[in-house]
Amino acid sequence: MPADLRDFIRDRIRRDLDGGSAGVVTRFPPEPNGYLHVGHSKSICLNFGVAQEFGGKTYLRYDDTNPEKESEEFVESIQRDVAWLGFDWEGPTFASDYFDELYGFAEQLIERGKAYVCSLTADEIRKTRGTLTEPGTPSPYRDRGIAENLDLFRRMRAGEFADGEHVLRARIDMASPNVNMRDPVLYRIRHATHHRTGDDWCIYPMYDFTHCICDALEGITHSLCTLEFEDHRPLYDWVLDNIAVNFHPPQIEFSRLEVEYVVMSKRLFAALVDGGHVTGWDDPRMPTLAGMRRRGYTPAAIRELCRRIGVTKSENRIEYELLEFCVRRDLERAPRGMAVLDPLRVVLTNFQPDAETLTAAWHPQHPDLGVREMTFSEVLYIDRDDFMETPPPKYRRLTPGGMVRLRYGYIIICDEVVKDASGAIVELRCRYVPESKSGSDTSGLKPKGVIHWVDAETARPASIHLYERLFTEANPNSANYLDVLNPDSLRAMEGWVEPAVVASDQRAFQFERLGYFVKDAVDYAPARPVFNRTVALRDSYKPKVP
RNA sequence: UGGGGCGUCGCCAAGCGGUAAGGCACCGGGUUUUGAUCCCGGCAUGCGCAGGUUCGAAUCCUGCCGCCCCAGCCA
Repeated sequence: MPADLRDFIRDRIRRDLDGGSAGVVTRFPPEPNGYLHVGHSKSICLNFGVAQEFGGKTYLRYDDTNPEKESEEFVESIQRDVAWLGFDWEGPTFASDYFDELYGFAEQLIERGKAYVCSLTADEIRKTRGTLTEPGTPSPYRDRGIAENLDLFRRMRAGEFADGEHVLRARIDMASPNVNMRDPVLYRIRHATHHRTGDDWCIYPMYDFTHCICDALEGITHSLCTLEFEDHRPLYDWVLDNIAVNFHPPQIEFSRLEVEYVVMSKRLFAALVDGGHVTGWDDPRMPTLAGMRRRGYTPAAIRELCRRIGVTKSENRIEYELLEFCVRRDLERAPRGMAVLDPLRVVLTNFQPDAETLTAAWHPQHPDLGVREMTFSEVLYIDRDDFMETPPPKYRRLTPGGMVRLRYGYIIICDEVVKDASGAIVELRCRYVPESKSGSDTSGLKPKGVIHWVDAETARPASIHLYERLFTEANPNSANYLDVLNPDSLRAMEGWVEPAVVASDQRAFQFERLGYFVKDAVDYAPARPVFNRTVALRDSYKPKVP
């Protein structure tokens, strides 16, 4: 029972319930015109969250009133993503399910003298709307008779007119200081095929007319939306006040979730994909839920993020570190494994002929996860940056003549550095201490460092993708995004992974000292392992830069 | 400069007239065969600014200042 959440919306709902309201019904209303992104998760967690907490229900409702931008592909991806986040919905329903009712209410508005068919062009409507400081001027069609309006509107529906010839407008106030109230368009003609209703309609209702009515029809008790719709609330209320509907939900606005180094615009997503800067909507660098899923971010981590950021009306931009904290926190319980990204050969000069099998727990704090076995033999790989010929102070890894523990294995001492003609290090010749075996160490040696390794004999080659933020700027936008693209957002390594990880049916692992990794959902195959680094480990090692 | 919102620690965010919660980040320290996890401790005489009311103000009043949103036949 996560009844510990408190914010102005939950407070309001609590008050409504105490005041005798029957229950809680919310809705998550995406337009199926793109993939869901982290920003949406705030709305999802809020809408589904409050319903769960107060014993209500939440509709997944598609706001599909603009056929030219919408498609079945997106309705499917949205359901996949909401389900992945861990929520069950009522429905799904579609605004297009209500096209008949919507049309009826539109005629009702006409009959009541509250709406009229306007035959101005889009351009003329714009020009007569006035400006932010000057009132608009009434359309010459504003006072058309009811019968004529009804006739025209029916003929609009019947397909007698071309796109743009007429629109249905609300008759409110051309001098309103709120430009949204200056006779907003309610219906426009669009001879387009709708992904669900096909060619049944050639007129489509606008958001402002549709949303409030769908909310009312579905009995939404709290219509939660983002801040930019605050100015639309008077129109939301006007529509419901002027039609014969007996339910009037309150619209309550909260601020969007923004994240540093992340763009949330579908337009920009498309530009990134089309420009070849990422591989697709589900590229692990994308802030889409599909991308984050492939990256290895977990639903619990995203829910945790939404819980921690709260719900207010202040605009905010969360630091990426908070998201990463949530991801690490959830992944901490992942089984451990070892992988080497950039191999450096280590030859054990005193190794006995037969390989030895070592046993290691899958998790140091969770013995219930069991153990796995790994071989230890004459030739090993360690990561290149775990060896330095001239180490900085406080370096706790391998150095010439130095000693280090191989995690779960033995202590080794580096006797010789082998270089090629160009002076590059190609191999380390080391000696291991037979009595230093992990768990039964009688050597008395106390090496300062512990490093990871794999057995060259049995390790599996693997592609390992390391990711960094897509942008080098905390606030990328449509104007500068190309200039601030991070050229190193993806580093593809050809490394080695211990075989038990590949054999395991688990997908997410912590490769010790490197971070959390996940088997790529698309490209991974046991014969050709591909891992994505979800997030690196927290690292408090700060070498003094020379 | 019309209308609608928002301003509490680097980033979020409690607080609703009684003398600044918490989280992330950061900085110290402890445990540790992951420089991880975990554990301890530190981190706003100050709440956009200026006045005022009050015994007492982040909370009330007045006036400023700053930021965001709105002029789609998009949502």
